[in-house]
Amino acid sequence: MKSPDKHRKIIRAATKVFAKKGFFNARISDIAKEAKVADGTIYLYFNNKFDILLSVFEQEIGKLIDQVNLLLEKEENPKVKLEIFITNHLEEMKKNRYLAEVIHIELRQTSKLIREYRKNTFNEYLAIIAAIIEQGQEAGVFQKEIKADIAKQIIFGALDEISRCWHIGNDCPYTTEEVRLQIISLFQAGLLTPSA
Amino acid sequence: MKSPDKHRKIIRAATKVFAKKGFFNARISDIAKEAKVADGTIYLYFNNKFDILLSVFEQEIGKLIDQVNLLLEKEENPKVKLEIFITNHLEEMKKNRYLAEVIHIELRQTSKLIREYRKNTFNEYLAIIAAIIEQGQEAGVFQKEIKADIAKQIIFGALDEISRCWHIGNDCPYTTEEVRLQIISLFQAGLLTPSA
Amino acid sequence: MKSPDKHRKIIRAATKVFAKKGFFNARISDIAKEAKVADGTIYLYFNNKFDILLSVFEQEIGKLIDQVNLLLEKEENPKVKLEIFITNHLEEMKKNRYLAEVIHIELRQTSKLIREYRKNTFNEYLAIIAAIIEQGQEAGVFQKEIKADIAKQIIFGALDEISRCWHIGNDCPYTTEEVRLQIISLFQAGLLTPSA
Amino acid sequence: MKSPDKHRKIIRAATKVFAKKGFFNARISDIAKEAKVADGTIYLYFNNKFDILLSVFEQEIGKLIDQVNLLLEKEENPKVKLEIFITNHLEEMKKNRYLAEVIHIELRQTSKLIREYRKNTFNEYLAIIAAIIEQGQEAGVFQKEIKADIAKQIIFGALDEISRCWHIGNDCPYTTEEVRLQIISLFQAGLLTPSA
DNA sequence: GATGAATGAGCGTTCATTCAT
DNA sequence: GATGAATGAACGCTCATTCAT
Repeated sequence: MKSPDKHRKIIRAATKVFAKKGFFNARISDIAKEAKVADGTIYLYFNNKFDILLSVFEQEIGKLIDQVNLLLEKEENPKVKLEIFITNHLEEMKKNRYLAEVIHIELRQTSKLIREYRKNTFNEYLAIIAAIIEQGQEAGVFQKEIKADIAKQIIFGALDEISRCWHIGNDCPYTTEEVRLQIISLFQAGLLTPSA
Repeated sequence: MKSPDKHRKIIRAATKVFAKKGFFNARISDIAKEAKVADGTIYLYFNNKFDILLSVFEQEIGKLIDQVNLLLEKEENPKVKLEIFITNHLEEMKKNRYLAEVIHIELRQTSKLIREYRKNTFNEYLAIIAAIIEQGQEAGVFQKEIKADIAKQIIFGALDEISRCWHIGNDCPYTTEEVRLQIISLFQAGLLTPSA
Repeated sequence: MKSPDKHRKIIRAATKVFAKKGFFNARISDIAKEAKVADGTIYLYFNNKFDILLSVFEQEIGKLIDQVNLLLEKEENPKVKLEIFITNHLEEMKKNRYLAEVIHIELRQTSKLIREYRKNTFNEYLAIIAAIIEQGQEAGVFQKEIKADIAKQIIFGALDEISRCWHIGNDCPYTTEEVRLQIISLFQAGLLTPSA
Repeated sequence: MKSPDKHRKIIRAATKVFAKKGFFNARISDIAKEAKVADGTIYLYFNNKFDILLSVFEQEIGKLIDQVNLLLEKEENPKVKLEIFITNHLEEMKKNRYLAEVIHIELRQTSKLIREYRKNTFNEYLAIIAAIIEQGQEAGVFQKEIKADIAKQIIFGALDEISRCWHIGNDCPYTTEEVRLQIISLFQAGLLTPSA
């Protein structure tokens, strides 16, 4: 039977290679070499190159979901929960350069397949934000006019742009902490001064 | 003399083809056919495929910059200016599907060249947001703690995620107006209820 | 493991195709078809088209060197040795039409790469002539005023022009034997009549 | 009417470009630029790229023929005439690098057209050598056993190899004078010592 | 006659995928 | 199951040649 170990090895290798070169510039043989298997072996575990990309997402974003859910389940306060989500996402992106790049680059490769895929695992991740917001609205701490489904996109977009900026080069010399405070400040208190 | 008209025709064709297929899946001959010129003609106007991509950006984002600057120059109030920027960006993205997709997809093709390029015209566009925020801070309407350079990324990321969502499919059934209000509300007033 | 057999098949096919069409007019797919392999297979064995040309030389001229050395080692008399070299070269060129054409045509494709290459295997072949001459000079049978390094070029040039003439068409209706005698006569006894 | 001046300018430019890059690597636009005419203009004077090559030969070798005939007509002694031919060829090749390279490289581009062409002007040049030898045989200074048609090839081949060697690089540090003496010595007196 | 922009056929090379071992 | 040599379709780009001006 196909070894789950080898499956994992290939996923890990692919994550690294896709992050380094982007999906289109990555070669199956790059992944095979990184995973220390033969090119042909990859096709015992995946249908095609694109299928590897999907699996990388499934795997990596699944891990993100589990991780943040674990952190959130101990907390009740929606305001704090949102902070936890934001902080965790930023920290993970800062730490896991590969995942970050895969999200930035590959999430945008317009493709029917990706589009359909996004309705699955990735949207589950975004749904966490929406759930927090809805809970906050029910608790009366978040404004009721905010639509959770729009807000989740806005917040994810903001977080994602920051993490891309980090991985591009020298224009974003801000620390996680600094950015975290700015984002939380912007989204929770807004731009306007209290008197305005 | 090489006709500027043909240059424009190719740019327009490329914008369309890149938007439809993505940079890597777009074929030079697709662009040539769309522009109704011979394949070789494209190389009279551009050095290579990537150069076309850069030119599409330069051209299209340049237009965006000019347009929004025109709208902004009549206005003094920073709060309104930010609304204008946000509204204009959303409207343009909703209207100009090709530009939107090119930004979503191609801006993320990890590539030294794009990265370098982004420091030019594209960053000029983002700098408009930063300038508005700084002006607002000087005028005392925006919180002084906000760092304009971080905020510009956050705001752009939010806007861009929304426009991507629009072009992906059926998950984002919100109108421009609705989204505009949500974004302005989130960024200006924040999530928290006044009493919180 | 890449089969040495296939390597040889491609070399042989390339020799034939280069001879027939010349390097620049030869198509990779011509070689592939002649070798009965796929186009891509060629690139498992060679880096690029030019590399094939170099390998054809290395291979074919290496064989020439081995062959003539084998013939020469049984002989001591420098005068006879020179005759052996000349005779062997002429016979090989007459017999191996492909090698002859490859030498004629491709050796002259002005190119840095070929030029550098010629300092290796090909010059080894020419060095055999020089060695014979030097040995003859030491033995007192060849004139001491002759510079072996110049003479080797002169002799090779003469032989090569003859073999080219053979392969061009109908202007050179001479037999190997006839030409052999003329060349040996010219180089050994000279043009002048004894009384002159 | 087509200007003969422009025709000459293009020939001269082509000689230079072919010599520098070789026929196949030379671009029509290189020649056009060198000749300071438009690409299309070349096609008013020549049928195609290959036709330019033929014309370069016709022109350049024609000049060689005229020049050497001029030198020869003042001389009667066949031995001296052969020396004059050899010396003139070597000097011209040393001086006119472009012509030399065109002969080396382009004369060998196997091609029906070139082959046919060689029966014309180029063979006229070689025929001069044959004529000298025949005249020498009649005068009793050259050996009667030598076949002039073979000898002309041998002598040209030797001269041509020397000139190629000069233009290749650093392996041929011999002066025209040195080489001239060696060639004349080899062809006139032979290799063998008088006692041998 | 002169121009040079336009053409488009053509080729070297790549690489996802297959399959014999 | 694992391998990696073999495949061949596909594409970016070049450049000799044409032709409208």
